[in-house]
Amino acid sequence: MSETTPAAEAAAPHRYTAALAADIESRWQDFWDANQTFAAPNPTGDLAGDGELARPKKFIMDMFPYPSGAGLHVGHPLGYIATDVFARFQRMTGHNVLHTLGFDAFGLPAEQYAVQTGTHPRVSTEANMENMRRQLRRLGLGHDTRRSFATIDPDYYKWTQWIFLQIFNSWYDEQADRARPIGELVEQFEKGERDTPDGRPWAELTPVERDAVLGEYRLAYASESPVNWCPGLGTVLANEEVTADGRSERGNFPVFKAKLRQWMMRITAYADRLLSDLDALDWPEAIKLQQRNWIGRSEGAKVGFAVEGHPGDPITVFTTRPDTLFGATYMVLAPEHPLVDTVVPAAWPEGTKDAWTGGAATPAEAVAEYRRQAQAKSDVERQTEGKNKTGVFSGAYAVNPLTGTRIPVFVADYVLMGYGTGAIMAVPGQDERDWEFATVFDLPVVRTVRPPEGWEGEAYTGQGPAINSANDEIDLNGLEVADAKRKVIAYLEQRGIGEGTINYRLRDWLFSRQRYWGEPFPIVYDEDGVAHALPESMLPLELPEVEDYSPRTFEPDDADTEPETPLSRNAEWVHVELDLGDGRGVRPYRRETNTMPNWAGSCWYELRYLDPHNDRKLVDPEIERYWMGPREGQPHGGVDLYVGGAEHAVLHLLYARFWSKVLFDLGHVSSVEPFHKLFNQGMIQAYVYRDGRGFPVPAAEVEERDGGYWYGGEQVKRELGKMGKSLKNAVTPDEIAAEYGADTLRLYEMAMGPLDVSRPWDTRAVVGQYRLLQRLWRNVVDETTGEVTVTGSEPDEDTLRALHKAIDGVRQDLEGLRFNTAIAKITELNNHLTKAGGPVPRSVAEPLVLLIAPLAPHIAEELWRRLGHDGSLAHEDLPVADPAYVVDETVTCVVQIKGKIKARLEVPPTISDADLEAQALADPAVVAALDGAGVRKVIVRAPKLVNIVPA
RNA sequence: GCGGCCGUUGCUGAAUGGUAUAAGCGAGGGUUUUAGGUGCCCUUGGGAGAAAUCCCAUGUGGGUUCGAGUCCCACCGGCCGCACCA
Repeated sequence: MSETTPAAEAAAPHRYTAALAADIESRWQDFWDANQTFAAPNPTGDLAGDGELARPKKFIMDMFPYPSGAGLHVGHPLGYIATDVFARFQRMTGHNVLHTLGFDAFGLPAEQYAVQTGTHPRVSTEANMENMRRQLRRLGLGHDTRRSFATIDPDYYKWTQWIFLQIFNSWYDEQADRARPIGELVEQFEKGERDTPDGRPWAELTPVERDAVLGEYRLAYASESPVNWCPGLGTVLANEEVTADGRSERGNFPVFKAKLRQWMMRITAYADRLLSDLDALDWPEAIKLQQRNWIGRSEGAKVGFAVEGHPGDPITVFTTRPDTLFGATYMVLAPEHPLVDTVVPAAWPEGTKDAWTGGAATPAEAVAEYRRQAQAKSDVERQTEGKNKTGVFSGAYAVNPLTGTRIPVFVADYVLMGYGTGAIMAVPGQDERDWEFATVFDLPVVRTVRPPEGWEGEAYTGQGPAINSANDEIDLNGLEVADAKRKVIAYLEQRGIGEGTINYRLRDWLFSRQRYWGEPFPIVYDEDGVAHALPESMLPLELPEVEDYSPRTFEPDDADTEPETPLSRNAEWVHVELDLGDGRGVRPYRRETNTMPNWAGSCWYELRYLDPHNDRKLVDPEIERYWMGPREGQPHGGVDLYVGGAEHAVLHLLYARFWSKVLFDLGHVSSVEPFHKLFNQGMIQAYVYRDGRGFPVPAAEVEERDGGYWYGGEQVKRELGKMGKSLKNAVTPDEIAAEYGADTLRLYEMAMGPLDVSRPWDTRAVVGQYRLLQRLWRNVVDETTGEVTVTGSEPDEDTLRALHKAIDGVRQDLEGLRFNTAIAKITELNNHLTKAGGPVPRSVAEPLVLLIAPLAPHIAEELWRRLGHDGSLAHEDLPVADPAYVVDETVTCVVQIKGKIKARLEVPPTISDADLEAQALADPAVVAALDGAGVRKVIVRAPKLVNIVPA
């Protein structure tokens, strides 16, 4: 497209062409490298600068990329270009800017590739990183390369393991509302300040017993609990990695509930702080909302229901509607609830309905059969069977504590063991699910909230006065829901039946995976099976070389299987003799063979950017305070700008926040939150063209004509989708850079629209930004001679105003990440200069070059150099607008009558309201339009608008 | 089902409650060129008119306001998140 023929070259040998752009770009990229232009000095340590750090800091980050083997398409660098533009802008407005990029390099794809090809994951991963570095370098990103690293570097994962041990060796002190070292808890047990579970003195507990007690407190703990087991992947998954329809997010395999011993992180201890600290963060509301929903705080009450014949074993339920307690007509236990075994009687009680028994001879058989069915169902099946309520009567009766009524206890899988207490009181009158269940099993309904007049629905979940809610001691009737809740909770607490409480949807984070390509746990087990932390001196614990990288996988549908880790097959590595330095001497140990999940490495990488070579400390406290510490407007501290996709709304962002808080509690960092300002960039979409069979055809070869799209003589259908190789519509940054240069690509991506909105890629439109750069070039350099054409003359008034308006607008737009409108304003200024013709005054050309520098840095550097400056403009000051020229000499004032424009006046911008009103009323067009009607009111917004309201 | 976001031109998109449609693409015309392409210049929401100018238009229908693309309500369409969470 942009190829120049010999003739054109002869006519304009110094035109800005793709070839010239390529030359300029590679020269400046080399210059920046050689001069370490983007090295950001630290206050101390090996990256400290020469002098004091006088400039304010900006820490700008992109979300950690995974080095994919497929290479980048033009959608990938969108965020990297945006942060680079912003970082360059900040650098030119007096900031010490830290911006770099590392790699989140552990992960499933490299491992799967290794399984297929036998290539070590490190080899393929490093090759991929090399390729990605090359692609990104071509874009001219101004990164501090000294600070780059990958999570697979042992130097890095040493500290990932170290943080794990910090978490393992701490507990959450509810009183102090913070994490504390586990040693302080042991001390409390030793001194008798805290009772052991069975009341025996600490000294009398065996090591195994002590380990079990501490396991209940540790923030990282191994537990035998229901987890998401995915046989198809051969690994267990975190709740966040399982989709709503019960399949693995990666690979889309069925996921089953299985009880397995796994490492967990007690993130639930931080639920409240993760929720409340969101308020002071500068994040998109949508993301805050997603986190709030995921944490799922709900206020309610715990209420104990006595079970007939089992005075010592009340069923405790959690309810958000304690006001409806009078309407609880039955109860439900989750199939996994431990009390199910306890309460089931030997025989069906008198009067048991046939429908309740599931056709079994005894309650025990009925419950066993129901549990078997529930367990064999994958979550998919539970979902697809939808809202059809199933369940079985347990044979037991409980007593409603307010009405004294006997109510049957059911077992049903619509109650989940993982939420609340795993047991509910069922109030069909006020809960749709309970209503459905009550209908299926023919259970009574008592309404305790009066539905509105004419209510024809079933369960009524809205507001209204309480009814049917009184006994000898308490009367809720007539109270609105909130008042009734308060009153009943007070009563329950006073009677010792229940208490007000807060519940969270958030569960503890499943932290182990049965994979090879991840961080090994720095944990060994002794002969009693007690877990011990490796001492810091033994870190990093490096991944051993293995023959076989894959975990054992199974038939995806075979729930009755158990994980087998790749590391467990490596006996020499697993079984070791070590002196842990705990005074017990050299002993045999067995290593933990799980590895950490992919999220571990990205939970703290922002800290490593600060002090990337530190091998003595996680991060130097002075350096951490300088870049991350709390300050005016950022009460929790954190990164100044964090840009990435919205898909990490809960997973990565929640985990990273959690680790930050633990590290803060333990005194390792001064920031409570990792990311102060979060910005989600939109996706670059692309058209997908499909033939008659629905298969994608190469998008680049589709022709548009007669209002349709054609590929090889066949009409094809167009739809908007993702960009990717499989859809045959990928466009790479390499090909666009080759065609037009990297500066054009950068400008185009930034000009396409607002950064946070998704929009389709249109290769045809790229040329618009190329033309902008060509005109810019031509405004400074003569295309024929290559001479710089700027003059020393003074610009005219119009040009000065155009310049200063552009400066003013561009500064504001860049500050607000509105790159598209910043480019539009630069384009307007440049078009103004082009249209004016003739040589451009130096006093206009130089600020223009500086203005575009953050967006198109290579051409700006080159023009700056040709304009006679030494070195790079990366640290020059961005021009500041002169307010005198930001306003026009005269402005057009519109005169409206009832909001309709009737006249326009040219007035000075400083005109007073009174003068403007007088002029407007005197205008002939206005007089004519008023046609003698009186004036009721005049609204004057000098100098732009007058609105007259006739009588 | 619940919650959130968004509907402006042929397309991507501008517009602190105050002149709707900036900038780019595409399209049409002109110019340079032997020619194509590139570059440069002009036009480009709809309707009426010779023109000045006027009328209509921001998914649909209401409302608030001197004035609404912008705020409120309902509906239609699209995107995203959650989903038996007691």
